[in-house]
Amino acid sequence: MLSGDVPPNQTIYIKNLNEKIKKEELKRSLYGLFSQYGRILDVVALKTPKLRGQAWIVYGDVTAASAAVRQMQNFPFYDKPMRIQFAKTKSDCVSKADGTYVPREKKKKQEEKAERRRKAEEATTAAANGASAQSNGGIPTSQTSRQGKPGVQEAAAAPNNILFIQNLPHETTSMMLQVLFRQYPGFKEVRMVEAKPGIAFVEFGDDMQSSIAMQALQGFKITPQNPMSITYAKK
DNA sequence: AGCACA
Repeated sequence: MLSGDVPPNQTIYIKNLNEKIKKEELKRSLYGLFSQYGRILDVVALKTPKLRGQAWIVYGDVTAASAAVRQMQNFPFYDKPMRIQFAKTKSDCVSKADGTYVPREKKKKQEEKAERRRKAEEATTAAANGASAQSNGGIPTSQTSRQGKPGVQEAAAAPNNILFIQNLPHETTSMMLQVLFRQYPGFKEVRMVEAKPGIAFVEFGDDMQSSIAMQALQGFKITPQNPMSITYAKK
């Protein structure tokens, strides 16, 4: 098997990420860049010593994940080539969706021990304080946004200096798009097709520059009903 | 190099 000997999975595992990038920015950028290959259910990135420089992107299906693994392999992201494989295990958010999720019990022994100790501590503290049970922060932070991609499932494209924009309101003019895209380095021009409202092509100097703009403007809403869908144009 | 979900 090519991608690191791991069988296909709807989640991809990325390593060799630039560790200087802050977690939130990293997740946003990954989301922007990778959502072109399909619906993303979740992006996971941790900055713990063991896990920094890595991320998981959970797709709605393996087809999207496979396209992402192939097309974005070694793509320079924050100046470092991404190494992409399929994830080794199923993501929690997938198990939760298909009902097979079991709260993680069987972890590595140390963690388990640490957790047990922590729980015990919690209990004693609570008892000492006579405090009522406090739920441990069930903060639903999963960025489960989706992106209405119109039309049929297209073959995902490889990086290209030209971007393909879809789902624009029909009133969109090239001037409007120019205002949005020219703030990113390498911007060359916007092209619209009179006969085909709702789409546009935006050209940059190179793949890197187009990717940065894509990542930044992915899902941008000109109207609330029109999150932009940005992909690389087909060669 | 490193495969998690706080």
